[in-house]
Order: sequence, then structure tokens, then C-alpha cells
Amino acid sequence: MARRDASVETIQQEMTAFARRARATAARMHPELSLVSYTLLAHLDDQQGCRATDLAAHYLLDKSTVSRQISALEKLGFVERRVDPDDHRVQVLHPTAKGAQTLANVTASRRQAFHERLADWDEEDLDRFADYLLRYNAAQARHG
Amino acid sequence: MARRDASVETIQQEMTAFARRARATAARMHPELSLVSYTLLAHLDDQQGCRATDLAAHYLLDKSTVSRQISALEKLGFVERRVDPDDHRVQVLHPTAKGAQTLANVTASRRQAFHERLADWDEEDLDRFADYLLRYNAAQARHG
DNA sequence: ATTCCACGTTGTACTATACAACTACTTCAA
DNA sequence: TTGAAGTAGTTGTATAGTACAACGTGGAAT
Repeated sequence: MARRDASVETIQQEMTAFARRARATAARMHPELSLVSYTLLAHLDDQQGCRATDLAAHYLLDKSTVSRQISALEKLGFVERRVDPDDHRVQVLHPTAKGAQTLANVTASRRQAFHERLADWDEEDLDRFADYLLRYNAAQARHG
Repeated sequence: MARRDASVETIQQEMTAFARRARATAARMHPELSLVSYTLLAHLDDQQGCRATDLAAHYLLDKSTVSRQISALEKLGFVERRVDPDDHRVQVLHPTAKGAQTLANVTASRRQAFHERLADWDEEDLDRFADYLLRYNAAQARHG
């Protein structure tokens, strides 16, 4: 049991340390797109457009937070709103061409940073690490 | 190379997803001690006291940020300042008895949450996951 | 003794966030 | 078919965390 406790303790400490740094690191690397904006824009790109409400539900954010983030992305010309013809309350959000391009640049640069950090890992370790993270996040989603 | 790319992509996505949620989760679980306060207080406890400058260096925070965080912890009665007799510019920071007690409570509750999330993992996986996180964070510290 | 450096605080500004109150629109049921 | 209830989104307000710049005070070195 002692070994198990030690592993859990390390996992907790390291996940916490990572979380503390993540925002600042992202901001330093990509001043043009904060971690939150990046995530929202990536989701729009991925889903081929969706509603603000969907973003809020998916990322556990208040709808007012999403509303303001989307306004900011719109001011930057990265997102456009298309009113749903079937329901005039709804705005379907899409990345603009410019937004998609910026997203692609940031994604490429993030990807490169991760590749550099993980350059000396062998494939088996990478594969297992990815699985562990998926499993951990899924458990967190279930247990709060 | 495709498998390697896929793993890196997953690691990136999952680390990002985790980072986005961490603060809010911590705030929900422990309203009395934010993630940042918790971390700083834990460091003081761990180090048997240290300077504000040391905290700033260790956590890559501006000294003004640390100053305000420490002020808040002091107002809550969780931290006390002892002026260094050898250098009157320096305040050595220590958790108070109350601060240490609160820290112990939060730590216990965090530990339990992690244990629950990781309950169905076997020991070998936990051990490897802990190693991977250490290795990842060490690499991030080196490569920014 | 003067200049330079280190430690910490305070003023200011910005971002992310939540909650509550509101408007506009849709749906459903009497 | 109309009125009640619910949904989508915005805006007002407040808070936390953060950085940068300017500052005061105290130590160190030439």
C-alpha cells in the first residue's frame, strides 16, 4: 500500500504543478490566442460549428463567460455567427478563414513544442502516457 | 511516425483539458484555499519556511503576485512573517498552527479525491503514470 | 560614502470567471 | 390560440489571479 500511496501522491503533485504553469506557458507561447480561446476555437473547427450553449456545456463554463469569449474572438475576426433559420434564438458559431488559419498556426506550434518536449521518449512510453491521461481525465469527469 | 504523432496529439489535448478544469475543480472542492494558495502554503510547510522571493522563483510568479497572495494568507491567519535578524529586508514566511491544520485538511481531502479517481488502477500503472508525469514536467522545465 | 543591488509593497491594468437580471424567442398545454 | 414555462444569449457587477512599473528601504562593494 505504501508504494501505491507514493504513486498517487506524485501524480497529484505533478498534475497540480502542471496545471499551475499551463496558462502562463500558453500565454507566453501564443499571445494571439489564450488557452481558453484556443480551446473554444478548436472545438468550433472540430465540430464544424456549434452553439455557445454547447461550448458552455462541454467545457463546464458559464454561458456569460462563453458569450464574452466569443465576442472577443469575433472582434478579432476569428469567429462568425450565423443565426439559425429554424430558431432565431440560436447563433451557430463558425471559425472564419482567418480564424481557421490562426488556429492552424497555433496548433502547429503547440504540436511542435510537445514534440520537442517528448522527443526522447520511445513510442511505447508515449502510447502508454496518452492512455493514462485519457483514463485519468475520464475518471475525473465521472468523479468530479 | 503516425502512431507517435497520434500519441503526442492525445497527450497535448488531455493535458490541456486537465489544465482548463483544474482551478475550478480545486475551488469547488476547497473554497477555503485556492489552488495557488494551497501550493504556496504547502511549499512553506515543506521547506520549513522560506522567503517570498524563493516562492516567486520556484513557481515562476511575479514577486507582486506572491506578495499579495501572502498578504491574503496572513489575513486568514494561515501564515506569519518573521523578519530575518541578519537581513532586515527579508521576511521568512512560516505556516501558523492554524495554517498547517487547514493545509493538512485540504491535503487529506485532495489525496482522497485522487485515490478515488485512481481506485481501479493497478499498482504498476500508477507507478508508471507517476514516472511519466515527473519526466514530462522535468522536460517542460527544461524546454520552457 | 556613494553607488548599485536585493527584497518587498503598492498602483494600475487586464483576463478569466461566476452569478443574477434581463431580452428575445420557442414550445406546450389548457 | 394564447399564456406559462422554458431556452439562448447579453449585460451588469464582482472577484481572483496575474503582470509590469515605480517605489522605499536596507545591505554590499568599491
